[in-house]
Amino acid sequence: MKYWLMKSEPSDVSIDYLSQLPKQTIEWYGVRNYQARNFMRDLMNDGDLAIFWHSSCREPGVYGIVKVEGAVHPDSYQFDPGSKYYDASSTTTNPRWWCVDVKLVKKTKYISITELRKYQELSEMQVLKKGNRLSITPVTKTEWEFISNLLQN
DNA sequence: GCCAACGTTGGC
DNA sequence: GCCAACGTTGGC
Repeated sequence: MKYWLMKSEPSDVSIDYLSQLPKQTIEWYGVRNYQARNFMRDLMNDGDLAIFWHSSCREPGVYGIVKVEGAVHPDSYQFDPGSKYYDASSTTTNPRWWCVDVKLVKKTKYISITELRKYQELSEMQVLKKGNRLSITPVTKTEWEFISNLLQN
């Protein structure tokens, strides 16, 4: 099993929105970056765990834990001409954008990006690095366990 | 709202 | 295949 961090803009999909969905499960639509797509398409597996992160907001940071549910599939929004994620050059026979579904495992206490930056143990964490823009990044087992401990305190 | 960082586009 | 221009991301 692998560990990930997945960013979401709370004005789009927030942790509270996710927790109010009937199955607390959502398609991780809208990723239009090849590296992030490849993580989902090629490396994610059913049962992988991810940190749910709010970005582009007043209080960026950790808000919960989610789990990958089922298999990777084409992002449905790429075929919807009314969506801002529509991609006219993608076809159903050869889709360009892929994604997974994630299910909420639990809402956690909030840990701010400012706090996370204080820990030497997390100094190599992708999301904390200068210039980081990737919306999906791998998290090491060590980082995962360190953050799990923070969440228990 | 600023702006550094970085990905993508497209002319050559 | 280089690289300048452009667009987007996202913390602050």
